[in-house]
Amino acid sequence: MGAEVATANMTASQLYAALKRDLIDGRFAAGQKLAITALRQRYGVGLSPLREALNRLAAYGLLEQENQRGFRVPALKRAELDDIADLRRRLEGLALTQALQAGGDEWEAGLLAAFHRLKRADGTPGQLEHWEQMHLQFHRHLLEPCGSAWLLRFIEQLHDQFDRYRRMAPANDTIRERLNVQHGQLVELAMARDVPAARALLEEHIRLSHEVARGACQEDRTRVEERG
Amino acid sequence: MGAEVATANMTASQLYAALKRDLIDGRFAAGQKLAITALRQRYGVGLSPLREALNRLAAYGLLEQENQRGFRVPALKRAELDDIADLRRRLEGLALTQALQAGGDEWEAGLLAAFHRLKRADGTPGQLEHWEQMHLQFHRHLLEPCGSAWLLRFIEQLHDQFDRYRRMAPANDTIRERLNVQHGQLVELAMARDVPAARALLEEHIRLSHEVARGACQEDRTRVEERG
DNA sequence: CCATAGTAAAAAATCGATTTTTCATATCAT
DNA sequence: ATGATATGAAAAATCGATTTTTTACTATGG
Repeated sequence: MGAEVATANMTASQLYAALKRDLIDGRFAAGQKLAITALRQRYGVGLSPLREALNRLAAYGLLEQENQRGFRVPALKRAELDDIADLRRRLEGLALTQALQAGGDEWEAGLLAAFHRLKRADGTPGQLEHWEQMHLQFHRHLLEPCGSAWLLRFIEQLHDQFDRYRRMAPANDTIRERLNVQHGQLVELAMARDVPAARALLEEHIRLSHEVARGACQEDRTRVEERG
Repeated sequence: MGAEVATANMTASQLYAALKRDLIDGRFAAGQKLAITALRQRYGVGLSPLREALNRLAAYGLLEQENQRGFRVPALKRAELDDIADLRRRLEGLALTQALQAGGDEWEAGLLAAFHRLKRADGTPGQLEHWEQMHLQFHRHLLEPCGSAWLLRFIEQLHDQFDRYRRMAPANDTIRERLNVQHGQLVELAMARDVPAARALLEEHIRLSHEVARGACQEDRTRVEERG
């Protein structure tokens, strides 16, 4: 497992953020049980703040809490990924429609800026984590003005779940290039306020990401290996 | 505040359930800061399990966690209720469509049973909490076979949020009677697999509940008092 | 008189130790 | 030999005490 033994003290929310990042990034094996004592050392924190962070993550859906048996990283299940991707498509479709109607000039400016940062971050090796950040921020900004805080909350939650699969999946440069192109097209259609086209493209974008993310599932990997 | 000082020990999940129930039931004033020491006594538990439950509830959205300033009951805001109700309508609409396509014989049987229990529970004074349970179970059962665990999860979360408003609102017997009638009509349309009609009715049902729940918001109450 | 810095009280967060529960291994009876 | 039960080790959950942070109050200077 990771070698990062943080000696410096962290605040509670920093601990939560670090754990969340490591979970989405797949730094703990799916299905694995978390050893609390080991985590305590890894993050250099006491028991109480650690357990509180784990409880929050369990409520968020990034951990499973078993009766008196500690915390477990959820398994990566093909059926659940399909559910997550399907719902993402529908919810982000809703949000985009509203965002295109509500977004103002300031939003357009921010969208261009976010897209620019995303493009710059792409293709730079060793900067993967930075690209992930820019990518998340781009998609977040796109839907931001939709007007529903709860819808955005659920979309974010699904996005985090989805990323757990996507980051685990083997890279696919062909699809990745297509996805990158779509980001630019999304910006154009958003600026043009072309609701049906933008929505169709966003749904296609998620479908394509879904295709990549499937590579993270046990079932699919086995199937691929059997073929090869 | 409540007089219930539980002497018997509770498990962690019982404590979570009790706190959640009390929050949805409005037993803590909206906007109020929770005094941890008082809660410790009220539920008869130690600090650690209590804080863990509060953290979970904050992640769920039934509490707000401020930096190093403890936990606060979220205020009841008109705009947020509108958001919650609007999203409920859309998400439950989606789920119902799928549920009507997927639900089998066993589901139909269960739906009739749930409706029967709901009817029996109605109008019995002093059994309000029991009616609330049956009501929740009825709506849950209606959407159950929709096939998306995440959609059901979000719907449940929104339902809990919505109920915090509805239970706080003054009773309205006229509307309540109409809502009760709609439950029966929903069962009929569901059994007939009439997707468009069932969906329209469910959305109307939520719209009507929304009207009731609005009575919980400060702004609306003031407006009513000014008129009277 | 108002603003600001200092101080004491209160509350929240964290820690280390203790208790309880689970898990794995070995023993015994059938 | 197999299955059930007991026992010890390990892990999780809980507790009480300590430390840190916030808040309310007071005094002091402008």
